[in-house]
Amino acid sequence: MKISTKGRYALRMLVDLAEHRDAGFVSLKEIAQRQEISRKYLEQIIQIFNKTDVLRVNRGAQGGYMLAKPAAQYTVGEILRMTEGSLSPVDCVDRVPIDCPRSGVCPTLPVWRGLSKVVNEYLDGLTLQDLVDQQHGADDYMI
Amino acid sequence: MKISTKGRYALRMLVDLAEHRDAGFVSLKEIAQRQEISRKYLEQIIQIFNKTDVLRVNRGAQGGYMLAKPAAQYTVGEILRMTEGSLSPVDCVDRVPIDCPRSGVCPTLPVWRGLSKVVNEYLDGLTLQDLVDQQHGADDYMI
DNA sequence: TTGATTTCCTATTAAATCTATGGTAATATA
DNA sequence: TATATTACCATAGATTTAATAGGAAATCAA
Repeated sequence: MKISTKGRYALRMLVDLAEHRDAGFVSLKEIAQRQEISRKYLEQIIQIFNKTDVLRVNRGAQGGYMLAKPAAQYTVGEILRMTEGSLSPVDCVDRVPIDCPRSGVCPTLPVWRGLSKVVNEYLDGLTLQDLVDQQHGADDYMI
Repeated sequence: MKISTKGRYALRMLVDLAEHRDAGFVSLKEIAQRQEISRKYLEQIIQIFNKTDVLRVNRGAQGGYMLAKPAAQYTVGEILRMTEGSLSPVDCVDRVPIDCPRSGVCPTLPVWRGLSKVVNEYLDGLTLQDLVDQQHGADDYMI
């Protein structure tokens, strides 16, 4: 029941980009230094967002990444779903219709459905901007 | 962000034991057949509960397991915490005081704290008895 | 006491996931 | 154009998880 390093690092990268949106394109070298994460690993992770409208990219010297949209338009939920594949606690709840032959008699299925709902709703209620704001002031606003 | 097979199978075993509490000791052979899970794998998983007050055990012929307490006294949360180790989405929120040198400036920490709270509270609100009841009637009571 | 049953213990294999590394292509600047 | 910088791509090694397997110890019943 852990969020993988892929998801955790991706989120930290995007928050970093949100915090430095004024600075134009930000290189992974800078992010890796600030976040103390291997640049090479970040390179792999950020590819997840490549053919999407999440980031703008520039290659070459002075290149880097920047958020394509304002930070308030990214929810933590959507970012983590992109990196983790899905946020549901078991695979079977993602398939509609459910193809498991036991689904009709499975007493645990409603648990996983309920948990999935609770998790997704919580994370969809938070945006990158929320995280940035909370970092720069505003105590205990999140929990 | 998945519950491991260990946790899923453990929960199904305990629900099975809850459903058959009248029948006295229930062997893993029976549970494995009903649940369509390898008996050998169940053997390993159920050991997690061995030196606890969760189960009563009898070895040998006609032996097996039974719940030590009424099903209403087990929450899904406590069962899954025993099998998964912890239900928090990242390790760092389990350590008090937090030993990560970045915790003071980590914008994602509040997310993980909040998510951990939401997950644990949801799962602690469900008991084995709830799952049994819901299975034998009472539609849509859980979600 | 014998045989069947069942839990208990340990080792091994297979698969998936996580992390690190080396090299290639593109771009800006001097 | 030359050089430094940076994103991009593919692969390899390490770790964790999932599942299988063999056999020892305990217990019941005939």
